[in-house]
Amino acid sequence: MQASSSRIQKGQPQTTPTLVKPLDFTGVSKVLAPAFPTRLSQDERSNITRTRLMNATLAILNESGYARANLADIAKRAGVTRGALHHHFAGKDDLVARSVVLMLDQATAEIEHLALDVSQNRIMLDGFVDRIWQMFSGPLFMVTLEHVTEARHNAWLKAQLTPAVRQFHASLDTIWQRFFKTRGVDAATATDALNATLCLMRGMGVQSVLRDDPAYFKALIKHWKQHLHSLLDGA
Amino acid sequence: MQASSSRIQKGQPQTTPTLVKPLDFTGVSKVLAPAFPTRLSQDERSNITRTRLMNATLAILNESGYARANLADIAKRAGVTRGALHHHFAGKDDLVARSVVLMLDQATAEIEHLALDVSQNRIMLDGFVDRIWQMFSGPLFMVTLEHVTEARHNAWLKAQLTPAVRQFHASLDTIWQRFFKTRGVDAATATDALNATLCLMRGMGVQSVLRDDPAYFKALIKHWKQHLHSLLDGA
DNA sequence: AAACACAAACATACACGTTTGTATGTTCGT
DNA sequence: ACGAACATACAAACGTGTATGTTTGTGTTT
Repeated sequence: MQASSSRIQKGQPQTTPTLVKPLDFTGVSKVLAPAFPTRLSQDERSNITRTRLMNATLAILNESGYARANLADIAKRAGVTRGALHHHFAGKDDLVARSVVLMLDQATAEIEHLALDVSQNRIMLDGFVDRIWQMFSGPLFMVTLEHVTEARHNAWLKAQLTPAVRQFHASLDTIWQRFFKTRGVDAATATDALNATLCLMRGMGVQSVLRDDPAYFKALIKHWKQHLHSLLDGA
Repeated sequence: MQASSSRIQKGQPQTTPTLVKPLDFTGVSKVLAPAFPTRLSQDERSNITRTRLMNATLAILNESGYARANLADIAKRAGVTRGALHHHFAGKDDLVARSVVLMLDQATAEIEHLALDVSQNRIMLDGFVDRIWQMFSGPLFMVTLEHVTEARHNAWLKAQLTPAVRQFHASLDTIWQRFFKTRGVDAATATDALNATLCLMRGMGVQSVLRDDPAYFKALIKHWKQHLHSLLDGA
């Protein structure tokens, strides 16, 4: 159940540790919490340390980007030493890959949780679009942006992340279909609409780096919603 | 007419040298051309060297990304030494900024050249969209992508590039309006459509890094054209 | 027009900071 | 007592900037 060897191999990713608490790398420094009074098992200690390191990695990835993110800062933010970091992760690539995969998996889980609200008509298409834009205008997107640009020149990282991204998209597609299927729109058209929506959001996310203008993006979203509704009605 | 001091200051960008030939950083190595038999003036030598360096910078920026692009490789690709590089450019940031600005300015010039074809009805909206996607799926976009991610953490670079990007967009907007104005669509709606188009293309460009699927993107473009035409007709 | 001085253009060499990986030592759970 | 978890220390590589040296064009003087 636990890694048998202490020597971490880059090519053989460890099993993802069970999460202690949901990711929140947007918050402030989050330095080392006071030592637990209770005794912790080795597995517990490992999981906590790994989670801390990955959260710190995501936070610094968001703040400083891939190139500027160095192991010393990550370890300090996580409240551990570089020795501990290197004990759990083979190196920078391994750490980043596992962290981003974790983030994407959590996002996928959140999307799938949203499916409940959709099936109970607690959230409509507009609200869903808003939620997607919320994701694509926040840290999650910025981290993936950092990763994508790095992946252009890092085949290993690219290979590690591709499945997680695909799964995230698949999860979105599943929910998306519900909005259109009930209106009699065929699945292919719905998928096209989703893909266009995601590309639009991505593009807006990229532009938001250079153009800090929430009203501008709000207007774009509004127009896009109209287009989506025309698709729903005109079919 | 020429920089008076040999000491290059980062904050005081030099005057852009007159171009010797249009940029083409997509080609192969392009190592040093044989020495000219004729004697060259100092200005000519400077302009040639600067252009070579900037082309090499763009090529390597595209191939290796900002972080991996080092001055040694750039100088080697340009066929000069790091000493020459540092004589003309203050440092990496200065070199990158001037190179990308040059690229964007050239793209702007090309767009404005397209305006002629538009005014003579030699190119229609569909063709224009194709041309934009061509730009956003090629090296030009990848270089800007590298720059944008870097700009998130590099205020100076961000400040240097913003005007050029704005000018590029303004140039696109000018042409774009012609397609819609003649159909009686108001300028605001047309601009919104352009912005959405550009965001979509940007998002597709980003996705193309992880998903190599030309047919997929072709289909997206096709659907988008339909939407644009519905805007033209339904107004 | 030839000789000169001067500055720009270009090349070479060094020195510094940064970051990563490894190797070794210590604590803690089992 | 044994190994995992964690900490400390070291070494090597890499890239940038700077300092210094050499060549080449240019404007000036005679």
